[in-house]
Amino acid sequence: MSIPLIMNLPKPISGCCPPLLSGRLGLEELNDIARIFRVLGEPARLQLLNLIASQPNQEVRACELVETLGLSQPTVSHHLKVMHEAGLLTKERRGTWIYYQLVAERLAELRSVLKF
Amino acid sequence: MSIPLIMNLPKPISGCCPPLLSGRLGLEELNDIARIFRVLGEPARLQLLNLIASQPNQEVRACELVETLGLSQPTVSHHLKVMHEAGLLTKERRGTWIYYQLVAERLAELRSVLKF
DNA sequence: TGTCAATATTTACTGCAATGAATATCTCAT
DNA sequence: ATGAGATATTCATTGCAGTAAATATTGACA
Repeated sequence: MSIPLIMNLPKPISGCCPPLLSGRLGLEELNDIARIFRVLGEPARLQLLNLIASQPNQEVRACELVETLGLSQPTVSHHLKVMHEAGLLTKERRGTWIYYQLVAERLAELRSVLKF
Repeated sequence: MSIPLIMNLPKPISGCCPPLLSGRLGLEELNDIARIFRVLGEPARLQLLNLIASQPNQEVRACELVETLGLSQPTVSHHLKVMHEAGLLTKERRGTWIYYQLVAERLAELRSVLKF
Protein backbone atom coordinates (compact mmCIF):
# COMPACT_ATOMS: atom_id res chain seq x y z
CA MET A 1 0.00 0.00 0.00
CA SER A 2 1.36 3.33 -1.01
CA ILE A 3 1.81 6.38 1.11
CA PRO A 4 -0.27 9.37 0.09
CA LEU A 5 2.18 11.78 -1.46
CA ILE A 6 -0.04 14.76 -2.05
CA MET A 7 -0.51 16.56 1.21
CA ASN A 8 -2.16 19.86 0.65
CA LEU A 9 0.67 21.64 -1.06
CA PRO A 10 0.49 25.41 -1.10
CA LYS A 11 -0.77 26.93 -4.29
CA PRO A 12 2.06 28.21 -6.41
CA ILE A 13 2.41 31.94 -6.58
CA SER A 14 2.84 32.71 -10.22
CA GLY A 15 6.01 34.41 -11.34
CA CYS A 16 6.79 35.19 -7.80
CA CYS A 17 10.51 34.95 -7.49
CA PRO A 18 12.59 36.28 -10.31
CA PRO A 19 16.05 37.53 -9.34
CA LEU A 20 15.78 40.99 -7.87
CA LEU A 21 19.28 42.12 -8.68
CA SER A 22 19.80 41.12 -12.29
CA GLY A 23 17.43 42.51 -14.85
CA ARG A 24 14.71 45.08 -14.46
CA LEU A 25 11.47 43.92 -12.90
CA GLY A 26 7.93 45.20 -13.31
CA LEU A 27 5.70 46.44 -10.52
CA GLU A 28 3.75 43.21 -10.59
CA GLU A 29 6.81 41.12 -9.85
CA LEU A 30 8.09 43.57 -7.28
CA ASN A 31 4.78 43.37 -5.48
CA ASP A 32 4.96 39.59 -5.38
CA ILE A 33 8.46 39.62 -3.94
CA ALA A 34 7.58 42.28 -1.41
CA ARG A 35 4.60 40.27 -0.26
CA ILE A 36 6.77 37.34 0.70
CA PHE A 37 9.36 39.41 2.48
CA ARG A 38 6.57 41.03 4.43
CA VAL A 39 5.53 37.59 5.62
CA LEU A 40 9.03 37.15 7.01
CA GLY A 41 9.04 40.60 8.56
CA GLU A 42 7.24 39.40 11.64
CA PRO A 43 9.07 38.06 14.71
CA ALA A 44 6.27 35.65 15.58
CA ARG A 45 6.40 34.08 12.16
CA LEU A 46 10.17 33.84 12.19
CA GLN A 47 9.85 32.16 15.55
CA LEU A 48 7.53 29.65 13.93
CA LEU A 49 10.07 28.86 11.23
CA ASN A 50 12.84 28.68 13.77
CA LEU A 51 10.80 26.37 15.96
CA ILE A 52 9.82 24.00 13.19
CA ALA A 53 13.38 23.82 11.89
CA SER A 54 14.58 22.86 15.35
CA GLN A 55 12.18 19.95 15.71
CA PRO A 56 13.66 16.48 15.15
CA ASN A 57 10.92 15.60 12.67
CA GLN A 58 10.83 19.11 11.20
CA GLU A 59 7.19 19.63 12.01
CA VAL A 60 4.88 21.02 14.68
CA ARG A 61 1.28 20.65 15.70
CA ALA A 62 -0.60 23.92 15.70
CA CYS A 63 -1.76 23.49 19.29
CA GLU A 64 1.81 23.29 20.55
CA LEU A 65 2.54 26.73 19.20
CA VAL A 66 -0.04 28.57 21.27
CA GLU A 67 1.80 27.85 24.48
CA THR A 68 5.26 28.26 22.99
CA LEU A 69 4.70 31.57 21.26
CA GLY A 70 2.61 33.05 24.05
CA LEU A 71 0.03 34.21 21.55
CA SER A 72 -3.67 33.50 21.38
CA GLN A 73 -4.95 30.56 19.35
CA PRO A 74 -6.60 32.79 16.72
CA THR A 75 -3.41 34.74 16.25
CA VAL A 76 -1.32 31.61 15.82
CA SER A 77 -3.88 30.24 13.40
CA HIS A 78 -3.71 33.47 11.45
CA HIS A 79 0.07 33.39 11.20
CA LEU A 80 0.01 29.78 10.08
CA LYS A 81 -2.50 30.62 7.40
CA VAL A 82 -0.41 33.52 6.15
CA MET A 83 2.70 31.39 5.95
CA HIS A 84 0.90 28.54 4.30
CA GLU A 85 -0.58 30.84 1.69
CA ALA A 86 2.89 32.26 1.12
CA GLY A 87 4.09 28.77 0.31
CA LEU A 88 6.40 28.60 3.29
CA LEU A 89 4.58 25.84 5.14
CA THR A 90 2.80 22.65 4.22
CA LYS A 91 -0.30 21.69 6.14
CA GLU A 92 -1.24 18.11 6.84
CA ARG A 93 -4.13 16.81 8.89
CA ARG A 94 -3.47 13.67 10.92
CA GLY A 95 -6.50 12.80 12.96
CA THR A 96 -7.38 15.60 15.29
CA TRP A 97 -4.22 17.58 14.81
CA ILE A 98 -2.76 19.51 11.95
CA TYR A 99 0.95 19.38 11.31
CA TYR A 100 2.93 22.12 9.63
CA GLN A 101 6.25 21.62 7.90
CA LEU A 102 8.78 23.88 6.26
CA VAL A 103 8.97 24.12 2.48
CA ALA A 104 12.69 24.08 1.97
CA GLU A 105 12.42 24.76 -1.76
CA ARG A 106 10.50 27.91 -1.06
CA LEU A 107 13.23 29.23 1.19
CA ALA A 108 15.84 28.34 -1.39
CA GLU A 109 13.76 30.21 -3.94
CA LEU A 110 13.74 33.25 -1.70
CA ARG A 111 17.49 33.06 -1.29
CA SER A 112 17.98 33.08 -5.03
CA VAL A 113 15.96 36.27 -5.29
CA LEU A 114 18.74 38.09 -3.48
CA LYS A 115 21.52 36.64 -5.60
CA PHE A 116 23.54 38.78 -7.96
CA MET B 1 27.01 74.74 23.38
CA SER B 2 28.31 71.20 23.44
CA ILE B 3 27.80 68.67 20.76
CA PRO B 4 26.63 65.27 21.89
CA LEU B 5 29.29 62.73 21.03
CA ILE B 6 27.05 59.72 20.93
CA MET B 7 24.35 60.35 18.43
CA ASN B 8 21.36 58.18 17.93
CA LEU B 9 23.04 55.83 15.51
CA PRO B 10 21.04 53.09 13.89
CA LYS B 11 21.17 49.74 15.59
CA PRO B 12 24.43 47.99 14.76
CA ILE B 13 23.94 45.35 12.16
CA SER B 14 26.99 43.28 12.87
CA GLY B 15 25.62 40.39 14.88
CA CYS B 16 22.29 40.77 13.28
CA CYS B 17 21.95 37.75 11.10
CA PRO B 18 22.34 34.40 12.72
CA PRO B 19 20.96 31.49 10.73
CA LEU B 20 17.23 31.26 11.20
CA LEU B 21 16.88 27.59 10.47
CA SER B 22 19.62 25.96 12.48
CA GLY B 23 19.63 26.48 16.21
CA ARG B 24 17.06 28.16 18.38
CA LEU B 25 17.07 31.94 18.41
CA GLY B 26 15.99 34.40 21.07
CA LEU B 27 13.36 37.07 20.66
CA GLU B 28 16.03 39.73 20.37
CA GLU B 29 17.61 38.06 17.37
CA LEU B 30 14.27 37.28 15.80
CA ASN B 31 13.33 40.94 16.08
CA ASP B 32 16.52 41.97 14.35
CA ILE B 33 15.95 39.59 11.48
CA ALA B 34 12.32 40.58 11.15
CA ARG B 35 13.28 44.23 11.00
CA ILE B 36 15.42 43.68 7.93
CA PHE B 37 12.88 41.58 6.13
CA ARG B 38 10.33 44.27 6.79
CA VAL B 39 12.57 46.72 4.99
CA LEU B 40 12.45 44.45 1.96
CA GLY B 41 8.70 44.00 2.26
CA GLU B 42 8.02 47.20 0.38
CA PRO B 43 7.68 47.32 -3.41
CA ALA B 44 9.12 50.83 -3.67
CA ARG B 45 12.25 49.78 -1.81
CA LEU B 46 12.66 46.65 -3.89
CA GLN B 47 12.33 48.82 -6.94
CA LEU B 48 15.16 50.92 -5.59
CA LEU B 49 17.40 47.88 -5.21
CA ASN B 50 16.41 46.61 -8.62
CA LEU B 51 17.11 49.99 -10.17
CA ILE B 52 20.51 50.41 -8.58
CA ALA B 53 21.55 46.90 -9.52
CA SER B 54 20.66 47.60 -13.12
CA GLN B 55 22.82 50.69 -13.38
CA PRO B 56 26.15 50.27 -15.15
CA ASN B 57 28.02 51.89 -12.27
CA GLN B 58 25.79 50.27 -9.64
CA GLU B 59 24.69 53.55 -8.18
CA VAL B 60 21.99 56.20 -8.41
CA ARG B 61 21.53 59.82 -7.49
CA ALA B 62 18.61 60.39 -5.16
CA CYS B 63 17.04 62.99 -7.45
CA GLU B 64 16.79 60.50 -10.29
CA LEU B 65 14.60 58.25 -8.22
CA VAL B 66 11.79 60.72 -7.67
CA GLU B 67 10.82 60.71 -11.33
CA THR B 68 11.46 57.01 -11.80
CA LEU B 69 9.52 55.75 -8.81
CA GLY B 70 6.68 58.20 -9.21
CA LEU B 71 6.84 59.04 -5.51
CA SER B 72 7.31 62.38 -3.81
CA GLN B 73 10.78 63.53 -2.90
CA PRO B 74 10.17 63.21 0.86
CA THR B 75 8.95 59.67 0.42
CA VAL B 76 11.94 58.65 -1.65
CA SER B 77 14.23 60.29 0.89
CA HIS B 78 12.51 58.33 3.63
CA HIS B 79 12.93 55.00 1.86
CA LEU B 80 16.59 55.72 1.20
CA LYS B 81 17.10 56.51 4.85
CA VAL B 82 15.41 53.30 5.94
CA MET B 83 17.52 51.21 3.61
CA HIS B 84 20.70 52.98 4.57
CA GLU B 85 20.00 52.43 8.25
CA ALA B 86 19.32 48.79 7.48
CA GLY B 87 22.78 48.53 6.01
CA LEU B 88 21.51 47.81 2.53
CA LEU B 89 22.79 51.01 0.92
CA THR B 90 25.89 53.15 1.19
CA LYS B 91 25.51 56.88 0.94
CA GLU B 92 28.11 59.13 -0.61
CA ARG B 93 27.95 62.85 -1.18
CA ARG B 94 29.60 64.14 -4.34
CA GLY B 95 29.07 67.81 -4.73
CA THR B 96 25.45 68.71 -4.78
CA TRP B 97 24.02 65.24 -5.06
CA ILE B 98 24.17 62.09 -3.09
CA TYR B 99 24.87 58.70 -4.56
CA TYR B 100 23.55 55.46 -3.17
CA GLN B 101 25.07 52.05 -3.78
CA LEU B 102 24.14 48.49 -2.91
CA VAL B 103 25.90 46.69 -0.08
CA ALA B 104 26.43 43.30 -1.62
CA GLU B 105 27.75 41.75 1.60
CA ARG B 106 24.59 42.71 3.37
CA LEU B 107 22.47 40.91 0.82
CA ALA B 108 24.71 37.87 1.05
CA GLU B 109 24.31 38.01 4.81
CA LEU B 110 20.56 37.99 4.40
CA ARG B 111 20.74 35.04 2.09
CA SER B 112 22.66 33.04 4.64
CA VAL B 113 19.95 33.67 7.21
CA LEU B 114 17.64 31.48 5.17
CA LYS B 115 20.14 28.67 4.74
CA PHE B 116 19.61 25.32 6.35
C1' DT C 1 -26.62 11.13 17.57
C1' DG C 2 -23.89 14.02 21.15
C1' DT C 3 -19.79 15.85 23.27
C1' DC C 4 -15.12 17.18 23.39
C1' DA C 5 -10.81 18.92 21.58
C1' DA C 6 -8.36 21.21 17.74
C1' DT C 7 -8.53 24.55 14.33
C1' DA C 8 -10.63 28.35 11.59
C1' DT C 9 -13.28 32.56 10.95
C1' DT C 10 -15.55 36.81 12.08
C1' DT C 11 -15.24 41.12 14.12
C1' DA C 12 -13.35 45.12 16.30
C1' DC C 13 -9.55 47.48 18.17
C1' DT C 14 -5.02 49.38 17.83
C1' DG C 15 -0.33 50.56 16.59
C1' DC C 16 2.74 51.24 13.07
C1' DA C 17 4.46 52.72 8.82
C1' DA C 18 3.86 54.78 4.04
C1' DT C 19 2.77 59.04 2.09
C1' DG C 20 3.20 63.97 0.87
C1' DA C 21 2.74 69.16 2.00
C1' DA C 22 5.37 72.41 4.11
C1' DT C 23 9.62 73.61 5.74
C1' DA C 24 14.44 73.32 6.84
C1' DT C 25 19.21 72.30 5.72
C1' DC C 26 22.98 71.66 2.84
C1' DT C 27 26.23 72.59 -1.26
C1' DC C 28 27.83 75.03 -4.97
C1' DA C 29 28.19 79.03 -8.04
C1' DT C 30 28.19 83.82 -8.78
C1' DA D 1 26.53 86.92 1.07
C1' DT D 2 22.73 85.57 -1.87
C1' DG D 3 20.18 82.54 -4.87
C1' DA D 4 19.18 78.04 -6.74
C1' DG D 5 18.95 73.17 -6.73
C1' DA D 6 19.35 68.76 -4.03
C1' DT D 7 18.32 66.44 0.08
C1' DA D 8 16.45 65.96 4.85
C1' DT D 9 13.04 66.63 8.45
C1' DT D 10 8.69 67.76 10.61
C1' DC D 11 4.04 66.92 10.82
C1' DA D 12 -0.52 65.13 9.92
C1' DT D 13 -3.25 61.88 7.48
C1' DT D 14 -4.43 57.27 6.21
C1' DG D 15 -4.44 52.39 5.18
C1' DC D 16 -2.94 48.10 6.53
C1' DA D 17 -1.88 44.35 9.47
C1' DG D 18 -1.28 42.08 14.19
C1' DT D 19 -4.05 40.87 18.00
C1' DA D 20 -7.64 38.52 20.66
C1' DA D 21 -12.69 37.77 22.19
C1' DA D 22 -16.46 35.47 20.56
C1' DT D 23 -18.12 32.22 17.55
C1' DA D 24 -18.14 28.67 14.03
C1' DT D 25 -16.38 24.54 12.01
C1' DT D 26 -14.20 20.21 11.83
C1' DG D 27 -12.93 15.47 13.20
C1' DA D 28 -12.75 11.66 16.55
C1' DC D 29 -15.03 8.65 19.36
C1' DA D 30 -18.51 6.57 22.30
